[in-house]
Amino acid sequence: MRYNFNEIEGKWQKKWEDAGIFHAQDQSDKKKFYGLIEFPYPSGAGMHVGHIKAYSSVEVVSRKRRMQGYNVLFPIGFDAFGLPTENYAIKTGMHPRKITDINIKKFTEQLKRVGFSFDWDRVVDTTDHDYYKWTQWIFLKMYEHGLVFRDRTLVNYCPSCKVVLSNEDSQGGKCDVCHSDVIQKSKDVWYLRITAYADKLLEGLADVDYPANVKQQQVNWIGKSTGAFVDFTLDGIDEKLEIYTTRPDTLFGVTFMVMAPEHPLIDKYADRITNMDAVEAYRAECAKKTEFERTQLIKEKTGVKLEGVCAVNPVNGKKIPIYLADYVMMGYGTGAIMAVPAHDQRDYDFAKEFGIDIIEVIKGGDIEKEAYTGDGEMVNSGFLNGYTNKKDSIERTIKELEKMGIGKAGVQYKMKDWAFNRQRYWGEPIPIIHCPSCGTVPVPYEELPLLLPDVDNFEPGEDGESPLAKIPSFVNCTCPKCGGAAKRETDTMPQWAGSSWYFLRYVDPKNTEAFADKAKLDYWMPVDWYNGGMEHVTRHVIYSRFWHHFLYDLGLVGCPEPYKKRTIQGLILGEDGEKMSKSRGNVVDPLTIVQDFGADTLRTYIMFMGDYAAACPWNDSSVKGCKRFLDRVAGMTDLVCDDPATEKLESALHKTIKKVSEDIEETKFNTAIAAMMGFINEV
RNA sequence: GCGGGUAUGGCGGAAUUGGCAGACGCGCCAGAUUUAGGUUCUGGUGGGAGACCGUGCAGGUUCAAGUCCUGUUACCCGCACCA
Repeated sequence: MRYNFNEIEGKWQKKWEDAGIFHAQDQSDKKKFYGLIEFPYPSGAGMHVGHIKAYSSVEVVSRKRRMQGYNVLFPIGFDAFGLPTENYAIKTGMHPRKITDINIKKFTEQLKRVGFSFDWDRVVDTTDHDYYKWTQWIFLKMYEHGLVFRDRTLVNYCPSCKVVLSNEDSQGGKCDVCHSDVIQKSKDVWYLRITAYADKLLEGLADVDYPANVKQQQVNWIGKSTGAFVDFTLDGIDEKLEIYTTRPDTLFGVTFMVMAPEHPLIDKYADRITNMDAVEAYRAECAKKTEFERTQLIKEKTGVKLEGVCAVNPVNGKKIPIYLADYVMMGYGTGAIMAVPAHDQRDYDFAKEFGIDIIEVIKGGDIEKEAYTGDGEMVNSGFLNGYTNKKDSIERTIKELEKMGIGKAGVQYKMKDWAFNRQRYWGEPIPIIHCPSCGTVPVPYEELPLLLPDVDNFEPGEDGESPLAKIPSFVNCTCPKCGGAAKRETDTMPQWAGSSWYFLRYVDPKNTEAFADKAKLDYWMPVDWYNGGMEHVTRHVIYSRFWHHFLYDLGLVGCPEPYKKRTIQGLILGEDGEKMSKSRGNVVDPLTIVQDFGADTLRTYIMFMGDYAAACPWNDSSVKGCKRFLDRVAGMTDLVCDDPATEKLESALHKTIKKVSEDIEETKFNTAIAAMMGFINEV
């Protein structure tokens, strides 16, 4: 029997809405369940089949929990600030506010048509000033606690989007938004000190249920290493050259030093360096390279020797040359290294290229051929001679360095502080005032929200200034501290700001006194189940964990980790097995499937197509199989209701219930559906 | 280079702790219904005429291996001159 899905789905969706059965109760004796999906960016293109897959897992679990008697919070909202809307505004002249409203309306209709059981009373919109008031408020709290700072450094910059990017936004040397090559540019940047939370972010992973590869990827991204800082001296000058190393035990094998081309000590001693022309030429050459080009030249070592200055190895007094080379980065460690060619392959390659001595200090390899990084007996190493255990020799070295007052144990992270300002219009204004006499002054809390002003032209300035800089009424203000004339910060926050705490606002979305009521937070948090994409593991998930840990330290939330369990959905590929994209023409529109087969068929098929976490190609003709299954179920309602079940059937039924119940908890939706199909076949 | 993962019919994919490989679905074949096509229903469907052979490849452990061990190849994802 074919059922009229339009009629049935429409009827029940209306009943659900009228009865408000998906509204979470803030006061309840029931056990709570907080299910969360990554709220969508409301793009003009509308929903993608990927959205359906991403939401369906927690949708299924939420419906199961409701049937199990839980008080369920399964909210939805819109992460609506960001570049695509702004670029569309530039192209069309339409205001981003208007575009956003239209797109949110479209998404809302589509989400409802697919039948998700969201609590539509708690919708948040990150671009709503009642919402971003609290984004700004948390930012100011971070400022108050020393987690916001301004620095002029080399940063990732997208020449096409004309914005500064964070490290997370420029993975692989490509802009996250437009995929252009990222360049390095010296700019004044507001940073969030996320590295101050690196250890907490690492330790917190022990207490959460994330897939192993997700945890591993975060561990790698944070990239903690332990080692030592050591002061070398410049020969004949009262100046220290500090380095970071993970192998202080190889100190006696140091035969040269390398500084990053941007190292500040070079300018400081420019008058002593006799080949400054060559040095400047090399620095100019490096500055031209993009991140991409630098990684392509991975094997070729280039550099220039500093003439006129040299360093002294503090443990044996030997004079050693200093080189400038771009294989050392200013952004990691101290921007300078001690080079041990015998036991580090990069230093080895450089030494071979430049004809520098190679001194073996650990036996066991063949340094004629390559660097030896394994363990072995220490030789040529003064107080370390005879040591055979790496850990012991490192400990001993650090002890000696401390005794001499020239070094100490230290840690480093690959993760960098979060470059937080964007030279764009459609974002949260950064609530900071620049006062000529007081310096940077935070906007007082009571003046929040600092509203985003209207402008006519959303185009960023050629000089890399935000469109807000063109509005005198916004820029010019008085300093809250001294009352003198001052200027507002005109940059806005990055896309990731609003999404770093949205799950807290769902708990209490209309609160005007706080971002959320503490008692409600204590009831609902942490999120019990958060599903999303792999692409957010080293972006949104890291960022939001950081914000949440910070709020926990302030006593504003009751648990350090926001997400108890995280699951990942795999990509839905096009029918050709390639990633869906407009240019390939292999995109499937979910609303077309809803129209032709019904929302239930769409949802069933997406959950049935394969391993939930794996990438899987779409197949149009397979959709029919799920439609047949639902038709058959619809056709047998009389049978199931009226006939007394045989013993055999009853047994099959209970096996199916057990299988489905268990599979849902393990995101094995495909086998859960297969079990139900099998059961129907037996009836 | 580092880290993570994958490899099973024509296709998507199933197979707790090792225990009848290929559940379920698509596709395909045959039949029924239909004026016909489509829909729907029923049966069949890894390969081979067969004994048998079959989970990327080569070994190994075991009464028993898709599953465990050693080696190897291909592909995918993430990071990457991180000191």
